[in-house]
Amino acid sequence: MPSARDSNVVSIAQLRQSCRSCSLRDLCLPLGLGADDMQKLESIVHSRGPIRTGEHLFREGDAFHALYAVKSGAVKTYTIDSQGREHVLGFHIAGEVAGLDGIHSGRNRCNAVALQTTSVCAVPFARLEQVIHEVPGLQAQMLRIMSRELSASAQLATDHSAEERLAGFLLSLSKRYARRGLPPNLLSLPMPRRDIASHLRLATETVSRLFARFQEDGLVSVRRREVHILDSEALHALGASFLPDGDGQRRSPQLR
Amino acid sequence: MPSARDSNVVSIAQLRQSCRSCSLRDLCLPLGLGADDMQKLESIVHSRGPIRTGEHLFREGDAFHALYAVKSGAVKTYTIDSQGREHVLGFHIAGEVAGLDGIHSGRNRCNAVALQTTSVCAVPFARLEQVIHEVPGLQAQMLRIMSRELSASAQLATDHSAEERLAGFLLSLSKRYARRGLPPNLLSLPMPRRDIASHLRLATETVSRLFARFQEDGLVSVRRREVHILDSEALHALGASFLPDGDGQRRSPQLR
DNA sequence: TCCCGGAGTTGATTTGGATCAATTCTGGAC
DNA sequence: GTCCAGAATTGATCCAAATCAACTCCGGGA
Repeated sequence: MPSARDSNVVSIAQLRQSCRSCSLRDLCLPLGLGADDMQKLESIVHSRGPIRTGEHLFREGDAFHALYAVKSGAVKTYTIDSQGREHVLGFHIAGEVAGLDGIHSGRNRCNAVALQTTSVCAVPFARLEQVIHEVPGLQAQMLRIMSRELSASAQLATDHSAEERLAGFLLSLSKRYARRGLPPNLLSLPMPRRDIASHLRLATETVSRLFARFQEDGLVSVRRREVHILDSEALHALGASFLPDGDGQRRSPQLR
Repeated sequence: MPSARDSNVVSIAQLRQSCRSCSLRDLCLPLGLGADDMQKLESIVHSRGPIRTGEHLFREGDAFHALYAVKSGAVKTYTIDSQGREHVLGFHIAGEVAGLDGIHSGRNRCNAVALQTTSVCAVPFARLEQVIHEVPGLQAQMLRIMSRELSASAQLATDHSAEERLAGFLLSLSKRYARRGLPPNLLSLPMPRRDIASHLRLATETVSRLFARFQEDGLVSVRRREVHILDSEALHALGASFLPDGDGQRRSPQLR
């Protein structure tokens, strides 16, 4: 049976583009690598795009063979449970890597679909493992990336109110936008309400109502998928308990 | 201020025990290593125990410097949020590794405390990184372990009913007990109800009521922290949607 | 231009699980 | 053994968020 995976396999490697010239090199796998190490990495990476809205990068249960670094656009990962319900696991924007959870079982543990026109770097894992072995900086970066994902995911698994979750979500997105040089107060959400809701374990209506309330309270101004953060201070007050403490720096150098 | 960490630093390396003779070598970091590679690993690992109930392995915000592989006993990891509420992130039994989420920030992202008398292997991370570089099998195993944690954590972050969550939790524990050779139908829970509840984002009372209901329905027999699984089939029917599909094998080889 | 269908909002109602409130166990400490 | 404090259970009540139900708002296609 020709699975959805074919489109991946075939169109990979159409335009090979250098990691060196990639605007994301400071966010992505090559972070901190020297020129020669970077060359080893880029020799295995396949640039792939554009992927249109709704197209899948991979599907749950597929044999795992590559990681995907998002270069532009946005990707959503999700699972379908035994009752047929969709659960959104996360969103990946430029500079972020999807597919890490497939490593241990050799099969993808979730589906990944483009939320908008997207381009990615496909990194064949078997070859990545070889290169990692030759490039200690890359090994460290892989562990860091996985550890960061782990922190984020653990945080998401905690128990918080709807309000805390949405506030935290907006702040987390804001920070990630800022990391790649976008204005942190002007979020252009790539996903519909339904996906935000599923990700935060809320109903679509609840998300909608919270946006309305945040707007009333002057925290944000929302028009469709354009969100202006007006009072990030106040948003922090709501979302702080849900937001992991970004880079491990304490905000106030806590005594005792 | 003499931090709680001192006890770690001082008492590490009191009895150095070989990975080779460790009954957990097939579950733990050395999985699949040859004798010489294993020797490199065991040269950096420090056995440490016994750690008494309530003693901490590490604390949130501490400088991250080691991973901890549990040899016996059980460990709980948790965070305290800005409102002072505790959130249980997970439980680690023999053969499982705690502390992975501290890698990326260089600080521990959670607290780890012994739920019963426990012994662990402390693995200094800086040295582990060197050894990983020399031992490709260890590199692969590290990535697998982190990927597995990631899957588990993502699963936990999904939206399911209280019933599904508790059923899934029991089955997951059962499977982990089985992995280390314990009878999968006779669970001796190392943690109080309160911790199960926090981990599953439920109230203690809800967990208690669910145990009562599962018992009424003949799924389990519960006495305090002893849980007999009587009908794992039925438990699966409840918890399947919450339970990640263990090793990536599909139960029924799904057509199309 | 006018549909049309999905996305989003808003209101009414319901409910799963939390919270509040007593008890009842039970494993140590003495 | 007796006591006691924490753990667990059980019952009554409450509430945050889900669900149900219209309705509005677009954006894109003919």
